[in-house]
Amino acid sequence: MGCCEMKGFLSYLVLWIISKGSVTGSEVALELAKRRGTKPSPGTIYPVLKKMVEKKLIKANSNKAYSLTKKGEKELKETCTIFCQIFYDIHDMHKCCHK
Amino acid sequence: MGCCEMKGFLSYLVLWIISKGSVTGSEVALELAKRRGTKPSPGTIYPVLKKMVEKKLIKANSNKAYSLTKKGEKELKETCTIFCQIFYDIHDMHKCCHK
DNA sequence: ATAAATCTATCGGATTTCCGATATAGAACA
DNA sequence: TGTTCTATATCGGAAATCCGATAGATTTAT
Repeated sequence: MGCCEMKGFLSYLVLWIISKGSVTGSEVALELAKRRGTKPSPGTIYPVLKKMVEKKLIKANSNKAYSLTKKGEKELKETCTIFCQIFYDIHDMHKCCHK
Repeated sequence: MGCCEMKGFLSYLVLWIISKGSVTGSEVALELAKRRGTKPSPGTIYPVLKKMVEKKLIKANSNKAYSLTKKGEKELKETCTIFCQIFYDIHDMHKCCHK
C-alpha cells in the first residue's frame, strides 16, 4: 500500500532468528510477530523454511526445530555485512522516529 | 539468487536519502551505489522517484532536485519506526559480520 | 554549432515475495 | 476413543520490486 512496504526482509530475518537458537516454525512466526506487529500466516512461513532447507541453509532436528548449517552461517555473515553497510546510519533513522 | 536477496529496500532508502538533503535522481543513484555496492539502473531509479512524486511524498524543484513533502516526512517517520522495531537488534547483526 | 557525454524518462516484463485457502499431522483433552 | 486445538505443509496466484532496452532531453566540450 504505502510507498515503503519493505517486502524482502523475511528470509533474512528468518535466517537471523534461527541463528539465535534452535526454533520451530511457529516460534519463528511468533518472533516475527513481535518485530513486525503482525504474525505471518502459515502459507508465508513454511514455504520460506522449506526453501531454506532445500538450499541447505538450515536443517531440522527430529522435533522440527531448525538451526543453521555451516552454509547458513556463512550466508548469514555475508548478508549481515551487506545489510549493515546499506543501513550504516540506522542510528540516525532511530533518531528520526523520535522527532 | 541467494536466499536473502533483500529486495524491498529501495523506496524506503530513497525516501531516507532525500530526507537528508535535496538531491537529483543521479545523486540518489550514487548514494545507493555507495551503500549497496551497485548503482541502480535508470530504469530502476526514475520510476521509483516518479511513483513517489505521484504519491506526494517528494517534490521536485526547477532543477529536478527532490525533497520531502510534509506527507513524505510523516511517511518517513512512520516507516523509520517500523524499520527500527523490526531490526532493533541490528547492533548484534553488526557484531555478526565481524566474527 | 555540432558532437559527445550525461541525465532523465518510459515501457514491458522477469522475478521475487508474500499470502489466502485448503489439507494433513500431531498434541491435548474429555 | 473421539474431539478439539494447534502446528505443519502445499498450492496457486496477487502484488511488489526491480531491471534491460530504448529514447528523449540537457549539459559539456570541441
